[in-house]
Amino acid sequence: MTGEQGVRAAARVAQIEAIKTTARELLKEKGAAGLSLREVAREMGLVSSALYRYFATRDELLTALIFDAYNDLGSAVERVATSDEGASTTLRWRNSCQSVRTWALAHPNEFALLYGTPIPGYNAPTGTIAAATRVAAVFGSILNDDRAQKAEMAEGRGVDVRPFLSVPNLAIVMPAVDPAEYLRGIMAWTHIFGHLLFELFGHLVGSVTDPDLAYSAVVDELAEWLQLSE
Amino acid sequence: MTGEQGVRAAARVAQIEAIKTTARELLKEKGAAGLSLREVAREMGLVSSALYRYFATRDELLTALIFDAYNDLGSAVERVATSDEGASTTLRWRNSCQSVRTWALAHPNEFALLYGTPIPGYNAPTGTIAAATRVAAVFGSILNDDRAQKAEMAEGRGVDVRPFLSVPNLAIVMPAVDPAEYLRGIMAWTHIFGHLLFELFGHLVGSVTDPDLAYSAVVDELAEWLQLSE
DNA sequence: ACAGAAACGAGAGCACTGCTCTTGCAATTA
DNA sequence: TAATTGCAAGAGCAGTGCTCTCGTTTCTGT
Repeated sequence: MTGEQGVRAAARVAQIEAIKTTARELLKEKGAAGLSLREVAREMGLVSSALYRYFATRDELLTALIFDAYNDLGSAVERVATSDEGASTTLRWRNSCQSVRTWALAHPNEFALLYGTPIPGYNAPTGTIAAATRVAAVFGSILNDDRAQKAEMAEGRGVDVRPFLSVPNLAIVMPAVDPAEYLRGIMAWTHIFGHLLFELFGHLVGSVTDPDLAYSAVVDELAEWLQLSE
Repeated sequence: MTGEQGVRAAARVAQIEAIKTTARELLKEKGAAGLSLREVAREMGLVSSALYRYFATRDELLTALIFDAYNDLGSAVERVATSDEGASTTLRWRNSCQSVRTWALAHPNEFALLYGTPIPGYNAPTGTIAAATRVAAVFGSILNDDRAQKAEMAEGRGVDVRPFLSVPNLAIVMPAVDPAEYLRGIMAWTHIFGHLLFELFGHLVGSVTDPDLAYSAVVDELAEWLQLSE
């Protein structure tokens, strides 16, 4: 039987990990477009065909990197969001937003891989979808905690979002939030990522002189707009 | 001398236009990553090396497409923004935002080329920068017109943006706007594009059921947030 | 313990890519 | 008319993703 799962099985997962690691290095240097299977193999002292024992195609390797990146970013944000569990929701919002940007600046090519132009003909496998949700869930839970702490529901300005938002899905993450506020929650989320995409892709160059301060100001503005508790 | 600029010169610009046109078709089908010089040549009944008489490199062809796309989008938005010159700023905002989305949905791959992951090692030539500014200028001018119509300046909530925004640049587009409001202007702009990127790249799938209605709701919410005149 | 099966890496090869260089022909210029 | 320039074709180079075959090593069932 397979008590230790065999030498070979262990070597296999190690090899997969090694491939992903060197692929990540190449990705960090040259971006997703410049990532070449042959170069990964060369870097590892292997011949290119050997990699196909572990990843059936280049896209499959990229998918694995996407999956890991989503989880890496997700756990980073979850960590800061839960570390100051007792703090005000404004502070938790600020810290979470900063951690997303910190990660994005530290891994720009991976961030672009996650949120930039999708590779053509790529369909996210279901596992990836779950991983991708983690960050959004953190943002949702912050808003949820804020509203849960408040006696009366903050009455979301009367927008009926049922015609265009997936209320059941959103209710799972934000049960204490008035559905009328779901729109603002989504907007805050898309704003953060849109801003980071614009910053990383160079579209803010002409108008923003200090990206750090600008981002903090944006985050604060959004916190106020969401009426989070100080 | 060159009264008609010669038959050859005319043929040259026609050929350049033909190359860009067939490249745009390929781009529409396969995206920027899948655009191949050889396929463009094949499609035109040419041999690949012939294209290098007109574009020194693949990136140069892509740059030309980027330039044209910026101008195409820019003039589309300018058209609707100036067509209802007398209307309320809220209406002009709505129409302008809708025209951006309409263009993006009609040219998703070109939109991704403009605002998605940049091609690695790509540096926008100065001509492109000017073209890229056109859309942002429209948004700025709407906010500017709104504030210009109002007697008292709307007093931008006291945020000093001078440490992180390029006030001189922004003052050119929005001379009637209190600098303290520049931040909100930029945020509205990044929000629109961030939302469209998320929509096009599939990140809204789980939470948005009707993208058209959702976008309209977002646009309305932003108009209210900007306190545009009805 | 041993035979059969499965996994592995190497190597050759295919079709494709961007790009370069040379060669003959056509259009332009002096 | 003679020389120059612009053009398309073709061959070729280095690189890519991917497939297939072939010995070798490891695992598996009996």
